[in-house]
Amino acid sequence: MSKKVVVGMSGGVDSAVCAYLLKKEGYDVIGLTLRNWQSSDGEESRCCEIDDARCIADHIGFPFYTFNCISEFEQKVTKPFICEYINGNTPNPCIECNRYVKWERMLYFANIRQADFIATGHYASVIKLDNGRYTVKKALHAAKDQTYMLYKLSQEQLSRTLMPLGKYSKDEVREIAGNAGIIVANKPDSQEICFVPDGDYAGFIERNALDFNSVEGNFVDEEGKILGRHKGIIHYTIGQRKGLGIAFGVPMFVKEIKTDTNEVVLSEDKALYTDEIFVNDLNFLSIEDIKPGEEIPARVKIRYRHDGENAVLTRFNDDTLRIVFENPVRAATAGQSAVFYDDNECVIGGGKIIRKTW
RNA sequence: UGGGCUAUCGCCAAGCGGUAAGGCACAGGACUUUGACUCCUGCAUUCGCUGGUUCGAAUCCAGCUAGUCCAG
Repeated sequence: MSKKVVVGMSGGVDSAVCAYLLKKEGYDVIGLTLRNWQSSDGEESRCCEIDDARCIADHIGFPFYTFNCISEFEQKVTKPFICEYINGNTPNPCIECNRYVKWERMLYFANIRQADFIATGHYASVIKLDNGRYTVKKALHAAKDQTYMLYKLSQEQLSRTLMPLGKYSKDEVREIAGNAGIIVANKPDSQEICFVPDGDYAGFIERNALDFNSVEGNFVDEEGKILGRHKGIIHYTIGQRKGLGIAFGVPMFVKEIKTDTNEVVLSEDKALYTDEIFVNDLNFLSIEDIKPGEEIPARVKIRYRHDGENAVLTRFNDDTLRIVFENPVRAATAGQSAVFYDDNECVIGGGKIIRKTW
């Protein structure tokens, strides 16, 4: 009897081809779209375009279901997202969503349907290592690699996950979709935060955060001299240049966000570099842990779009790692994740950046 | 109130008689399953105002206005 797999369908081309490939391989495919978010005016998240997903399922020929996760999404993604910004940090909502909503709910559904696996259209590969652990390996075509967003997944989750697209390029995926007559073959890639379709995340926070009002404050330089007024801390992130509205003759960037004084520190680009960061909220994939005294070499990405920088990881305390980079990295940002890779481009683990110095 | 200096895009700033550089800011686009960064494009028919000289002025002259410094 063929293996049963629940495929997460976003309505986009990637998950459609994922389902198509698995079906062709002989899997017993069930399509599932999670309904994650709905605004007050009824608009839904672009992570869950149900009509497109259903059409694809009909076209390829497998049963299709939807699952309401609006409450989970709000608890695990939207609310923390808002809190992080209010605290002066810059979150990665997709990472939280993957572990606590997508994988959590898809496996829940898979168990109900007695499916063996779940599958997604991420550009990455799930690998089982000789040490018995599961990890994700960078996609063959690095340009689309999505392992950064997947480091938080648990061993249990990964052990039951299929990602057939790790070996394909985006062009190949579109070609497969086109040849298979899938209607969304030429649909644009998704982008920006799925629950903020207009890209105005600050506006989203102001509309959705209860008892919160943006408080204006001062832009200051590194010595504390007042340079101008800012619109409220949530509008800024480390390394940001645009939207400051102040002209100095040279480009200025956000260097630091001070929640205690409600100040935003501005500096020139060269002041943005650091060769040391600390991370917590850790999750390990290819290894079980980093013990005190151990020094783990790794390539570390400090944001989704980052080539990565060579570094050494050491245990700093019970829940914190210290990362020292070979070359300084630009604009390490609290709230963003640092993801560690080994020489085989497999994810060692990752954590959230909390600060640059101790 | 005398004397000097300065007035060019939102900010800074080239220009010195030949038909308005550049930087910053801003806007739009590209890139992007996070926020950023980056890249591309756009951005003064006009040079405080009014006259004058000249084939031709932001550039020279006069007056006015505003700011600024020194003297009181």
